[in-house]
Amino acid sequence: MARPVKSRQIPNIQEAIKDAAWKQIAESGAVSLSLRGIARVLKISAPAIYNYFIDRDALISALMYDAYVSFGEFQRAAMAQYSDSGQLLERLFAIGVAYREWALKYPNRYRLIFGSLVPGYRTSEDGLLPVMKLGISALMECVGELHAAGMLRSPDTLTGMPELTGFPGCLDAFTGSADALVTGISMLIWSRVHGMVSLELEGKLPPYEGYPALLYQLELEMIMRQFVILQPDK
Amino acid sequence: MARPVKSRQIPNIQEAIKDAAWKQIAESGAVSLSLRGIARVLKISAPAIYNYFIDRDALISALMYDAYVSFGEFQRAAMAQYSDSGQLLERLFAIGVAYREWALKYPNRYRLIFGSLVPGYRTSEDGLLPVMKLGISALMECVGELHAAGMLRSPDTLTGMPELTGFPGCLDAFTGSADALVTGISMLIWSRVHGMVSLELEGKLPPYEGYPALLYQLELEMIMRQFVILQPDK
DNA sequence: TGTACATCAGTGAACGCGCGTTCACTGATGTAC
DNA sequence: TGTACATCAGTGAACGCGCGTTCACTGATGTAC
Repeated sequence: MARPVKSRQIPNIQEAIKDAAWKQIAESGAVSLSLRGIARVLKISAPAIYNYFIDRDALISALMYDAYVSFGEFQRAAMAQYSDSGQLLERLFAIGVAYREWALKYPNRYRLIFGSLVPGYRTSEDGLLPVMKLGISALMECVGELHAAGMLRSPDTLTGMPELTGFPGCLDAFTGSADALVTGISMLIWSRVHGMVSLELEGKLPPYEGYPALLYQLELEMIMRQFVILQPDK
Repeated sequence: MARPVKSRQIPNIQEAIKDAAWKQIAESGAVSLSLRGIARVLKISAPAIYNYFIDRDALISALMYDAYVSFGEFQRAAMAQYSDSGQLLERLFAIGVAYREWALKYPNRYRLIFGSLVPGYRTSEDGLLPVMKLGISALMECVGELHAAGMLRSPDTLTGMPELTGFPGCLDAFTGSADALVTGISMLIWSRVHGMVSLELEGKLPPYEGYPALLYQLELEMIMRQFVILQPDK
C-alpha cells in the first residue's frame, strides 16, 4: 500500500534531476556539478532539489550508483551471450569488447566511477559496494571459470614468480570470493583494458579513424594469448 | 645583457606561485586551482599574480610544461643508465620502472598531464608539444632500437593482424619520426603501464602493502616477454 | 456532499562564501644627466 | 654628488558572477469525518 503520490509539475523529477546532472557533467566535469545549474535547466528553484537529494554529495552518490549499475548490467549482458561452459574464451573476449563499448557510450559514467575522485566529494562508499562488485566481478568470474577448467596460464609459468599465488589471503576479503591467483590475473587484465580505454577517452591516442579500435582489438587478443591456454585439439 | 632586476619582496615569485599552485592541486585538484588562494598563501594581493602569468590558464599551462619536463628528464635519466647498445632490454625495463616511480613521486603532475583534461582549461597546445614529445619519445626510441636490432616481436607473428604495420603513414606526423610498427607497440606498452599506474594512483588496486608494486613488476615482465625476442645464446 | 485539516512539493529571499579579472593608484627602486 | 625622471611590482577597491544551503512561507492536493 504505497502512499498515493501527489501530482507534480514534472513527472519523475528525481530522474529529471539526474539527467540534467549528467548533461552538466558532460559539459564541464563532475567537479563543477551545480545544483543551481540543474534547477535552472529544469525551471525549478534550487531548494526544490533538496526534496529529492539531501545534498550535492547525495546526488553524486546516486549518479555513481546508477553508473555502476549500468556498467554491471552491460558486463552481465555481454557475459550472457556465451553462457555455455564450452565458450569460456568467447565470453572473456565478449566482456572485453563490452568494456570499451560501454566506456565509449557513456564516457562520463566511466570517468565518474573509474577516473579520479571528484574533488570535494566525500561519502561512505558502503552503499556503493554491492553495485561496484556486480560489474567488476564479471571479469573475475570469467577468469575463475577458466581457472577451474584448467585453461588459465598461471604467472608461474610465465615469469617464474611464485609470489602472486602465495599472496596473503586477505585478498579474499577485498574481492569477496576469488582466490589470489584469479584476483591477480583479473587485476592485470582490468589494468590493460582500463589503460587503453582511458587513453582513448582522453584523446591521447593517435587520432586516426579506427586506430584506437584496432589497438584495443590487438590488446584483447594479446591478453587471451598471454593468460589463456588455448584448447588443444586432440 | 639581461636587464637588471628590481629587488622583490619574494625572490623567484614565479616559482613560488607555481609551488603554491601545486600544493593547492594536491589538496583539491587542478580544477579548483585558485589565484586568490595562491595569493593568500604567498601573502600577496591576487592581482599581483598577473605580473607573472597573464591569466589562470597561463599558470596551468606553465604547470603542465614543468610537469612534462620533469617527466621527460626522469625518463631520459633512466634511459641513460643503460646507454650501451647491448643493454636494450635493461633500458626498456628501466624506463618502465621509472615511469611508475615518477608517477608515485609526483601524482599530481601525473594526473595533470596524463589524466582527464582540466575542465574549463583551454589553450593552444603548441607550446607544449616539444616537451610532450621529450618524455613519450623515450619509450619510442627504446622500441625503435629494439626493432632495429631485430629484437622486436611484430604483432604479425603474435596475432596474424597485418593492419598495424600497414597503417597509413600519417602516424609519422603524430609521432614525429617512428614508423607505424614502432608507434603501435609503443602505444600498447604505454597503455599497459598507464593502466596499472593510474589504477594505483586512484587507489583502485587492492590496498595491501607491496601488492601494486608486485603487479607492476609482473606486468613489466609480461611486456618484455610479449614484445621482445630474447637474445638467443648461440 | 461539504468542510476542516494535514501533507508536503515547491518558492523567494537571504546568508556567507568564493572566484577571475579590471582599474587607477602608489611608492620603492634604478637610471640619466 | 644631486636631482629629475622612468619603471614596474604590488595594492585595494570594485565589478559581476556563481555557488550550497537555510529558512519561513504558500498553496494545491488528498484525506477524514
